[in-house]
Formats: sequence, structure tokens, C-alpha cells
Amino acid sequence: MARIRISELLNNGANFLGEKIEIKGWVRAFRSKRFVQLNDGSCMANIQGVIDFEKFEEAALRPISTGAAVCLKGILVESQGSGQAVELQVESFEIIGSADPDEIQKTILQPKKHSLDLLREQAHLRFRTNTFGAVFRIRHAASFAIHKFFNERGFNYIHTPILTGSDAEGAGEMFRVSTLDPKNPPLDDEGNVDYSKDFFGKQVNLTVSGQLEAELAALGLGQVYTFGPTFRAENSNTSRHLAEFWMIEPEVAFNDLFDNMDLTEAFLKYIGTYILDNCGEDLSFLDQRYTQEQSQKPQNERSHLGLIESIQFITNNDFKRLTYTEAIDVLRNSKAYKKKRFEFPVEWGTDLQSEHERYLVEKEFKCPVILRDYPSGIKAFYMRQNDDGKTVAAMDVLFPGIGEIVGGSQREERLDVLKSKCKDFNIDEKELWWYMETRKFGTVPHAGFGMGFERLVMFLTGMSNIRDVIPFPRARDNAEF
RNA sequence: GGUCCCAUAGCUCAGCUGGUUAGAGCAUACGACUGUUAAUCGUGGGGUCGCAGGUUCAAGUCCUGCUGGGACCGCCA
Repeated sequence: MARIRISELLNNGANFLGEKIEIKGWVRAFRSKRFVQLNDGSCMANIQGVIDFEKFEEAALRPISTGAAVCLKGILVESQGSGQAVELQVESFEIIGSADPDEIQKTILQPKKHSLDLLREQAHLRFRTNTFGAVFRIRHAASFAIHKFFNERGFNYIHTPILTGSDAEGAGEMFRVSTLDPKNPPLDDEGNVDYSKDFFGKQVNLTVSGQLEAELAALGLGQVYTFGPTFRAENSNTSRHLAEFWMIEPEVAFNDLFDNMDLTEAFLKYIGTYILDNCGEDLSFLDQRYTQEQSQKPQNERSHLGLIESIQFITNNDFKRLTYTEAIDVLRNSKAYKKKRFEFPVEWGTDLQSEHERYLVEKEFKCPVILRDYPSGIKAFYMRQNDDGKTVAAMDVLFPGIGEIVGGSQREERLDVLKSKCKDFNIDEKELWWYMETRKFGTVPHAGFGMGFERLVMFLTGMSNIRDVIPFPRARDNAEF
């Protein structure tokens, strides 16, 4: 007898009515010694197994306890109860893996509400909860939708290296990778660690971005994207930073900044639509959770939209586009500014603070915002210099509740300008000789962006801590599991 | 790196200006009931009040230090 997945039975129950089938899963609850709620992870909903307890020894039923893995065999019938359309009339069962109730009681598997904190401490078990089942099914669907989007548009998926020898990516502190003996490393004449004796003959780190390599690929394959892990050794301690996270970085030859914004917007809308179309059950569960969470916040911090509504809002409305300079004006003319509500000054040439971004997105425009043309001084060396001489063709996409979800730019394709930028930023162009050469031979305008995958999943699931949208979060002082 | 908060049962929390034997809900165990949907009803077990000092006749409660955890900010995706 073949095992049928629970999602199959609940979605297409009619096909199996009256048939003898087998299901396997974990017991979520065993009520009245008669009703087993079984979940196998294929969907949010449980299937109900109905056991005629008079036909079985009481001792035999005892191991059907919360958390146990069981196999149920029986006939699928229309349910006599009201909560479900079909149920399994159990003829026989088998305990695959038992779970001692006394021990279960100490875990998050005990059937009651738990704080996200506690769930995180038991990340090895949280896949068995409704919330994390939904989150990780949606995470999968989003990641699938991303590949689908790019594939439909003729992009090539590029696997950029995770180990990198270039120290010039400039996106943050890096994790060093070495096979040298940490207690007794080889030293050079000046007493410094001699990395020429290390595995790669030079100092090597975990990547902080695949962008530079993706550019090389785009300047040949035309349009590419990366989707891989990224590592930053920043001492960040917030609900939206991780030391290990997944990033998507498309790069397109012949695109300018405006093509880039169009691509970003189409991309985010496509994923939103895909999730709305394919994850209804999980979304509506998370939507309820989200609404309940919002209701516990003070009135002025609440979102005026539900989870599903905010995804629909993204897919149905154009993003607000304005320049950094215009944003500064908007902020300076705002009531919040005049009433001195901002903690940090609003000044052309400095980076916008979180409070400013949040004001633009949540108060002023109430929709996703794309800011562009930032002052050159606050952005990376590879971003294309605008004709005004003061700004670069950079863009950031800001989302409600999350802040910066995408950062991108048109890249500097003019060799002479790039060289002088390297000087300004104190970057050794010799170390990036391969990057410079693409500007020497058939250079073209091109553009791309980087999106933090977990931040997108936060938006799609309504989870407010980034550590709750990745299976095993790595953050400062935290590498458990 | 900065600022601020928290620590009482397996979990979530209450415990007033210090005062007798530290409570509740859920979970768990046992019993009853049996078409339940967070099932219901009854009974029981479960606590060195994070740790170490101090003040006091008396500390879960006040003070100091330590440990553990969280929130926000900065850095960014």
C-alpha cells in the first residue's frame, strides 16, 4: 500500500473516498482516545484519523501521544464531524517513533502557544509547528518563484564563489578562512601572519557579495543572477541582520538605472503574486497571526493593512520613485521635521537614517519607495557617476516594516572614471585587475541589484524577526544547530 | 559598538508601600465521559523565586556585582 501525502488527501479527497490507504506523520493531538490529528508537513492542515478505541487494547493506544510518529491504515470516508470534509477510519496503526509525554512536555511540541523566543531556542523542533511549517513552505515557494521569474526572462543562474580572495568588495567585515595553525602561524619578516603559506597562497574570506563576479558573467552571458549564501562579520544586533544570509543578485548588460528599477519592481511583484496564488492556506494562517500581533502593538505603530493585503498592495500598486535629493526636501518639509520629531539631522550628503526611511514609506507615501541618485560619497566605488558630478546612479527599495530590501545601481563602465573612483576609495585597482579588464574590452552600461532573501521572506510571512525566517540563524554569539 | 529592559512551576504570567505555608491558566499524570475540533469535568505531582553578596527582626519584593536573555539604534541586504 502506498503512502498518500496529507495535502493530496485534503485537496483531492474525492479521488480516494472508500479506498484503503496509508498515511504517515506526527501526532499533533489525540482527543477523546478517538481522534488523531496527524500532520506530515505537506500542508498546514492536519488529517483526522478516527480510531474505534473499543477495538484496541488501552495500552496499545497509549503511545499515540503528541509528538509521536505513526502510520495509520484505513478507509478514507466523509467526515461525520463538522471540522473537516474527509477523515480516515483507522483499521490498523503502527508506532514509527514514540515520544515520551514527560519529555515532550519540556519541548515546544507540547500542545500550547509558545513565544517565538522559545521556538528559536528549539529550532530543531520548530519545523513541526504551524507557524514554522507555513514560514518554511513559503520560503521554499519564494525561492522557487525567483528561479522561475529569471528563467522565464532568459537569465542564467551563476554560482559565484563562496570563498573569495578579493578584499575590495567593500560590503562589510569578512570572515577569514584559513588552514593555518591558529596557535603557531607562519610569520613574515615583519612578524605578521604570512598568508602566502596559507591554503590558497593568499588571504581568503567568505564572500560578502557575488556582485563583482556576476558583473563579469553578465558582460558575456547578457543577463545573469546569483542566489547563494553571503557572510558578514558585522557586529550587528538587530531583528533584520544575520551573519549568514541568502542574497539574490541579478546583473544585466545594457541596462541603465531605470531599466534596473523596472526589473526590481517586476521581480518583487512577480514573487508576491506567486505566493498569493500558491500559498493561500499558509498565508491565511500567518495573516491571522500577524493581525493578532499587530493588535498588541500601540496604535501608532500598527500596520493599517493585514499581511495578505500588504502583499496585494505591492502587487497592485506602482512603487513611488524619487531621487535622494527630492526625498531630503520631502523630509525637511514634513511635519515631523518641523516638530523636531527626528533624532538625526536631515542633511544632503549624509545617509538617511532608519527613522527617515520609515517616515517616507510608512507615513508620507504609504507604499514601497525607490530612492535613486544618492550622493557619491555615501555609496560604493563601482556605482556609476552621474553627469552632475555629485551623485551616483544608485537605488534603494524601501519596504514598510523592513526598511531596505533591495540595494542596486548602474555600474561604472568607463575605465577612466572607475580608476579615479578606486583612488578616491583607496582601493588597489591591481587587486581587481580582472574587474578593470571588462571595462577595457567592449565595455557596456550595465546594472543590477542585491536583495536580501530573508528580508523578502519577512515581508511575505509577516514575521518580524529575521531569525524566524531562516531555518538555523547565524548571528553574533549564535551558531547553535 | 551604544542605549534601555527582563529573569518566579515544563510554558505564559500574577505576587501591592518588605510580613504567616509563593499563586493562576495552559501543559503533564491518574480517573470519569466519549463524534471531538484549543474537547469537557474531577484529583494529583511539579518551585533553592537566575547566581553571589549586602541592608533588615524579616527579602520573591530593597541595594551591589555577576550570569543568561531580549528590545531599539549604528553598520547593511
